[in-house]
Amino acid sequence: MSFYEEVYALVAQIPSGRVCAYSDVAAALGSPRAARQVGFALARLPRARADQVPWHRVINAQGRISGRGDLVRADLQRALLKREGVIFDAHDRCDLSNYRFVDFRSRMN
DNA sequence: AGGTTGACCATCC
DNA sequence: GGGATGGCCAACC
Repeated sequence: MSFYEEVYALVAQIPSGRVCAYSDVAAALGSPRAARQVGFALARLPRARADQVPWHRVINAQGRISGRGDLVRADLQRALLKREGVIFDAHDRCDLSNYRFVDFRSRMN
């Protein structure tokens, strides 16, 4: 299983209304410093799989939606999270201490 | 095989 | 607190 596929498998575990940081996913994979690769993996997620992999629930360590790349994507991401009940403050930040999901099933066989 | 490319992060002014 | 910097590592030429 490639690194990208492992990223997708972990992100698929994040429940609605919760978020996690790129670095959290990387840590759960056993590569705590591969946060950038997690971001890149999600950027290359095939559209056909977007309904199985909740890519929008992964944000940065500051609790913000990444503004890199496509701004259209960022708007969609914000809308999807709002629909799930994730609240962003006046600085476009959400409270990670409330929403952060870390309880990944440690690994699939 | 080496250089480039990032939806990142911690650290330092 | 915000910008700059350097490190990071898998994928893709």
